[in-house]
Formats: sequence, C-alpha cells, structure tokens
Amino acid sequence: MEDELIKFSSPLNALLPQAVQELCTHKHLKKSTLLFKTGEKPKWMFFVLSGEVTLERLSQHGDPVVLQRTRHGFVSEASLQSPKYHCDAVVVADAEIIQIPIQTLADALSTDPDFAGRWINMLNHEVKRLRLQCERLSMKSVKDKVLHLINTEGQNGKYQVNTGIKSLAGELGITHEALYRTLAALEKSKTIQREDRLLVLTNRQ
Amino acid sequence: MEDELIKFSSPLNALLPQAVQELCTHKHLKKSTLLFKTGEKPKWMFFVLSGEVTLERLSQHGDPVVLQRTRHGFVSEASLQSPKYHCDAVVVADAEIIQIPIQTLADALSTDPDFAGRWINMLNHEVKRLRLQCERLSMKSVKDKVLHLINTEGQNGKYQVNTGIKSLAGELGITHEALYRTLAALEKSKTIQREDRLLVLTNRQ
DNA sequence: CGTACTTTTGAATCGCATCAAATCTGGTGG
DNA sequence: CCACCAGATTTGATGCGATTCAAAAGTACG
Repeated sequence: MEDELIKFSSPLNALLPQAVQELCTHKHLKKSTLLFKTGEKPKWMFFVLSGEVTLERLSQHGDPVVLQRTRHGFVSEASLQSPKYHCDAVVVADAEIIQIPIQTLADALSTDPDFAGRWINMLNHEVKRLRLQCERLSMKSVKDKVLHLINTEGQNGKYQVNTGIKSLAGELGITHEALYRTLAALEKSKTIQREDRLLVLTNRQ
Repeated sequence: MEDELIKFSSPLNALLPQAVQELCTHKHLKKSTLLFKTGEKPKWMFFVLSGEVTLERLSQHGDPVVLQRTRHGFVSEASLQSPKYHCDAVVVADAEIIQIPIQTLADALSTDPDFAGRWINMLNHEVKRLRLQCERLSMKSVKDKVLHLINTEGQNGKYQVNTGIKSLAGELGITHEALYRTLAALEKSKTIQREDRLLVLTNRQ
C-alpha cells in the first residue's frame, strides 16, 4: 500500500490549486478497504482514478444500499462542510485513489475564487449525473435501463463495463440474473453487441 | 400573474448578496406553466417558495420522466454554466417562485467568495438529496420506498404529501394504484397513519 | 348539475426476484 | 504444470408483486 505525492498527470491538475495538490497523496487500495465510516469526522476527500468505490448505507432491514458508485471522480463532496460522514465508503474493486486533506481544500475554496468557480462547475456536473441516474432507476424494464445507460453514460453508443456485470446490476437496481438475461436477449435481437467489456449499440434507423 | 421585486423575507436573503436580490422578481405561477424548455439558453434561475415544479425529460418511448421535484428550493442549478437547459421545468402545482437573472448570479459567484461558499454548501445538500432519491428508487418494494421516504424526507416520522398521491407515485417510480394499495395496507397493519395530507409513522418498539 | 380529476377496488397478466444448480474463469499453492 | 478454489457467468423453475386495464365512487370547481 504505497503512498506518494501526486507528480503525475490527473484530472485534478486542472481543478485543484498547486498548493492543495502538493498535499495530496496517491494510494493503491485493495478491494474491501474502507475509506471512511458513517459518523467519523471528515479528514480527507477522495478522488477515484481507477477501480471502484461505493458509498453505502444500511437500510432499515440491514441491507447495504449503494448511494453512489464511482469509477472516476470524487467521493463524498457532501462531507466538505459536514461534521461527520453520512455513509460508508468501500473500495469494491482494487483502486487508485487520490487523497485530499479536507481542511486544506476548504481553506483554498474560501480564498481562491477561481478554484471555487471550478468546484461549483464540478458539483453542477455531479447534480446532472445524479439526475440521470434517478431517471434510469425510474425505468420499469431492465431493457430500458440498459439502453438508457449506454445512451447517457456511454460514448458514441459504446459503454465500457469496468467492474463486471454483477456490479453493474447493483448500480441499475436489478439482480445480476436479470441483467445477464437481458443482455443476452438484446444481443440476440441485434440491439446491442458485446465486445469484451464493451456494450455497443447496434446502429439502426 | 404579478411580478414584483422581493422585499419580503425568504430563504434567499441569507444566501444571495444584496445586489443580486435587488434584481430578483417574485412570481405567482399557475399549474402547467413552463419555466423553461429543453434546448433554450438559460436566462433565469428559479427558486420555488411554494407549490411545486418538476424537471422532466421525455424518455425514448415518449413518456415524461421526472428528474427532480422541487417544492422548496432551486430548480436548474446545473444550468449555471450550461449553454442550454437539458430538461423542461413545469409548474405542477400553483407556485410562488423567485426568478434570478443567471448572468448576475454568475458574476456575483466569481467576485464574492463568501457567496460562493454558501452556494457550494447549497449544492452539497442537493447532491446528498439526490443520492437519497437514488437509494429510494433502488428499493424493490413499494412498502420500502414509502417508509424510506417518510424516514428521510419527512420530519419526526411525519411526511407531508403536498401535491397528491398520484404525483408522489411518479416521484417514487411506481404507479398510483400500487401506491394507493400500499398506503392502505400500511395503514391497515398500523405501520402508518394518515391524517389529511400527512403520512405519520406509527411508533413501535 | 355536469365535467374533470382523484381515489379506490378488482382481475388478469407479466417481468423480475428468488432459489437452485451447472459451467466457466482466473488465480493460488503444491 | 496441474489440482483446486472462489468468484463470475449462465440457465432453469417458481412465485410474488407490481403493472396494466377496467370501472366505480368520491371530490372540486365553474
């Protein structure tokens, strides 16, 4: 589990001020690692470069529910001014993560207007993304969810499945069996094609 | 449909700088009014004081899907830097709305660090709220969705149904029939009580 | 009083969850 | 290099819960 300052190129280079970047550390974390737990005082903010992190809460029945699934982006923006985390952050696939000291970040946001503007822009995109996820979860059929996923999260009708079908099924709010069956049916009807870890929309008029 | 400057107390008084507040207008809008349409260039940002506004998009099948339902709060934060709206905003219940010129708002955000900080805080809350909605939509049974709604959106186990059960059903991603039946069943099993437009969680050990 | 909408109940159907089990796959240690 | 194991993938059978379609009763409003 190596730690190092970030010296390499990352999406954060264009977002974070230099002073903040110098205090960030880069980590390789194994599956099942907990980034933080519900109730803890926020000390770090995390940015996922690769792998996958979920934010989870226990439902009334004790089942974990995925609040957010991040393969590339921030985890726990909401904890910025929060006195404690409101969910657990779990590494569900071996991940590369950048760790940002939250106090330094908060200070920079209040003193660097340009940075604050970029941060607001980032939050706006997150809001948009979450609205799309809500739209997807509202769909009644698995087929609609899959097509919506490819159309909104994919690029040029191609969606990259990074973390396995099982994991994707959870994100779509369905069982992995239902997803496997639907993917097979969509392929059979030539609506999509599967290439390795890619779901490709077949062109039709 | 009167227009007037805001001179009265509103939640925006503590958020917006005085200079921005002076350019805001207060509107009473009737049900079915469109605040904006997909593709239009954003000129205004809206804050709902009362009534209800939804953000909607048409699905591939032509059914409207509710992306956001606002009874009290901002609509279309994401349009701040966006060249055009990515959904429709519809008044679904007669509403009081504050209209904010988006350019003025953007200027203020880039020159007033305190204001930017408050704005970031507001966006963080929105992100939290959307994650909760995703959690709710992921639930498989109508019963779980209803109980989750009361627990997370309600206060002290009491949830106020402002805009009718049919509308609420859409928000939960279910049919109104299913919701009516589930509410009746929950009342029969003494899990909740209904008082006028209130859903009250029955206390149990 | 009539019209439009909401609320409610009924019956039939269907898609998905659930439970089960059989491959397949990659990785590990002997 | 092979045996083995854990997890992913796939297929099957069954049942439940929600959708769907239908219709009746209630309610608000002009």
